[in-house]
Amino acid sequence: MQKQETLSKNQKIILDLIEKSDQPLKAYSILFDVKKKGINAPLQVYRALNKLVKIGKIHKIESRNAFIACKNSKCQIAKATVFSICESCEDVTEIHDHKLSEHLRDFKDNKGMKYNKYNLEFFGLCKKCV
Amino acid sequence: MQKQETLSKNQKIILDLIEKSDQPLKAYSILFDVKKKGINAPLQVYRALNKLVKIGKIHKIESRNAFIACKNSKCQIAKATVFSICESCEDVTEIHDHKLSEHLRDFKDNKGMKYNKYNLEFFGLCKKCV
DNA sequence: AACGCTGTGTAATAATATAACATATTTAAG
DNA sequence: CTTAAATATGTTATATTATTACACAGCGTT
Repeated sequence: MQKQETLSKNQKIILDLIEKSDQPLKAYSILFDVKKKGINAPLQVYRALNKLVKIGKIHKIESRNAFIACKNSKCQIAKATVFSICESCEDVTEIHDHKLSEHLRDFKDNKGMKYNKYNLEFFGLCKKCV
Repeated sequence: MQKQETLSKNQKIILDLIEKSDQPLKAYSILFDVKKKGINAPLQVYRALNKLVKIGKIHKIESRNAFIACKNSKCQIAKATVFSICESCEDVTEIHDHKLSEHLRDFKDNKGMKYNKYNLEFFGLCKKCV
């Protein structure tokens, strides 16, 4: 509840837009939409996106190169994300499953790696598309 | 042990290259390397990559836009992949963890989605980079 | 006032990926 | 054994995604 206030102008504009969409937005579609607000160049969009990802306000759907707002207030830092993706309609939903999170958080491999982050994407068909 | 034989010329060339590398390769670096073998255009590379992904011979590391050979002979279809990625040296390792796989395979969300595929990427620092 | 940090604006360009078209090769069916 | 369907090839052009490089502005600290 403190970082929210310190967002810059461009960051606010872009976060607003993403939060209004319940589906992931692509960087250049964001750029198109915010041109009327005076944001003219890809880099302005990417800079804001990178910051918003870093502070956990949005997540990147890696397999789709798209960005979605984080609805979970606890999710201050983008370190543990799980999504379901419908391969037909491309609907994306963020998943918060306690048991699954526990398992992923506690996962240890045999390489001695220290994990600070993970991203999991499930693919399939949603109810409408089955 | 049957699909191996039916790979086309370009597919074989590109699979060979990827299998010789223990780390993920990017499409345009592959293109550069196979130019001496008569593959001249990005599309020729992407077509082969897509096919190899589809039959499970290679996997795409989504967060890196790179492709790595699948070392697991059982992994005939690219439907369940787990990787660890070092954020410092970019070393990537495919993980096969029975308990984890079980959990992911059995995961059910409350949206009634039918999953046929997932991709999980863990990020952190490998032993060398800690 | 000088510094470090974060952000802005702009132009250029790099890196990743696909569309569209013409043709060839392989496979399976009649 | 030939026709049709499916898969693969080669090429050109272009779309999409993302970063480099440079100049400067605002703000809080020391």
